[in-house]
Amino acid sequence: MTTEKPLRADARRNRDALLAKARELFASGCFDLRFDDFARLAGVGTGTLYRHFPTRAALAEAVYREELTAMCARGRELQATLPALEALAAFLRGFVNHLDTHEGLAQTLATLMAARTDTLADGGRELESVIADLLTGGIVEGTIRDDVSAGAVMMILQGICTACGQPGSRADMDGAVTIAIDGLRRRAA
Amino acid sequence: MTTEKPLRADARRNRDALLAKARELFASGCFDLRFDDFARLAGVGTGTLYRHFPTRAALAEAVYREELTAMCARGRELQATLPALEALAAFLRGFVNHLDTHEGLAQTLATLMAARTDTLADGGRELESVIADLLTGGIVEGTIRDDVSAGAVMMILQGICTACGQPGSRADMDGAVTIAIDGLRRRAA
DNA sequence: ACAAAATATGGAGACAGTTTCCGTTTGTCA
DNA sequence: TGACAAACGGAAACTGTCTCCATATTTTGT
Repeated sequence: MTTEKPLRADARRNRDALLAKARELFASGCFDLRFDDFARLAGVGTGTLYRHFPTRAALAEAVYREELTAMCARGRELQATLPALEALAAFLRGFVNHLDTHEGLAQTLATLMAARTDTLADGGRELESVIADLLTGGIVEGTIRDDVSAGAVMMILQGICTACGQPGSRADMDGAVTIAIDGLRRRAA
Repeated sequence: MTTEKPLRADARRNRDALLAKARELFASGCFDLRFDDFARLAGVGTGTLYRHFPTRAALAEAVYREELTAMCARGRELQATLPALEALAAFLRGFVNHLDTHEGLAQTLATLMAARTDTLADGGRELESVIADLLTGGIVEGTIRDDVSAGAVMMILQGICTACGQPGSRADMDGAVTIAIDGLRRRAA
C-alpha cells in the first residue's frame, strides 16, 4: 500500500536534518516559531522544507510518528499480558502520564485527531485501532460495555491532549481518564 | 462588576450589524472566511470590526453568548427539578443534542475551552460553573463521585465539541457522554 | 439651535507568515 | 564520464491580520 520510493541521498540527508532539528525544537517547547525557521535552523532552503513536509502538521506527525508507534506497541503488549479492562486502564494512565511530560506530542495528537481530513491522520488511526482492540477484548471478556466505540474514547483523549500544557491541568487530565475508565465498565444489571 | 458603558448610537448600530451578519454566516457554515470579510459583508470598515471584536473568537463568543447563557440556565433549571445525577445526565444529553445541530456553537465552544487566555473565555467559565454546581449537588446527594472536578468534564466536552461536524460523529458524541455520565457515578464500594 | 468636544468611522497600507517558482546544483545510472 | 533526473535554495508573490489617522458622526453644554 505505502508506496516506498527510493529517496536520493541528499534528499534523505536533508529530510533527516529537518526531522532532527524539529524534534529538538519541539522538545524545548518551541511549537510555534515561523515554519520557515525550521528550514533555516536545519540549514536547508525553504523549498526543501515544503517539499518534504507540506504543512506544519505533516512535520509534527513525522517527528512523533515513532514515539506514537511505540506507545501503540505498548498498548498491544499490555493487552497481551493483562485482562482487557486493566490493560486499557494501564494504557490510558500511561498515555496521559507520557503526554504530561511531552507537550509537543500532546499538541500534535490534538491536531491529528481534530484533522477530519486526509492522509496525515493515520497516526491517529493507529491509536484508534489499538483502543478498538482493547475495547473488543473487554467486550468479549464481559468487563467492558458494548455500546460505545473507540471513537468516543478518542474524543475524550482529544480533549485531554488539547488541555495538556495549560497550567494546573494535570489533575483534570487524570480525572478525565478516571471517568473514562469507570464509564467504560460494563454496568451491573 | 461588568462596566456598562453607554455606547454611541452609531457604534451600537454597527456592532449589531456585525453581530447579525456574523450569526447568519456562522449559521450557514462559514467559519473561516477572512476576518476582514465579516466587516465588508456587514457593510462596515475593518477598523470598526476590530474595535468591537478584537479577535475572531471574541466575535464568535458574542454571537453565541446568548445561546450559551440559555443553555446554562436550562442546566440550573434541571438542577432545581431533578436529582443531581439525572439533572447532569439530562443536561449533557441536551447539550450534545443541541451541538449536533449547531456546529458553529460547537466550534466556538471548542475554541473558548481551549483558550486559557482569559478574558474571552468567560463564556466557558459560565458553563464550567454550572457543571461544577451539578457535580457538587450530586456529591452531597451521594450519587456522584467526589474525586473528579468540573475541569475533567470540560475536557471531555472539549473533545466532543471539536469532533462535532465530522461526518458520522454523532454516535460517538453520544458515546462519549454515556461514558461521562456513568463514569461520574459514585462507585459501589 | 449651534458649536465645541468627544467618540467612532473606514480603508489604505504596513506587516508577518506562507507558499510557489524556477534557474542552479547534486546525485544516479549506463 | 556524460546525460538525465531529482532535489536544492531562496527571492518574490501572496494571503490574511491588524494599525493608524484624517474624516465623519453623535453628544453635550450654553
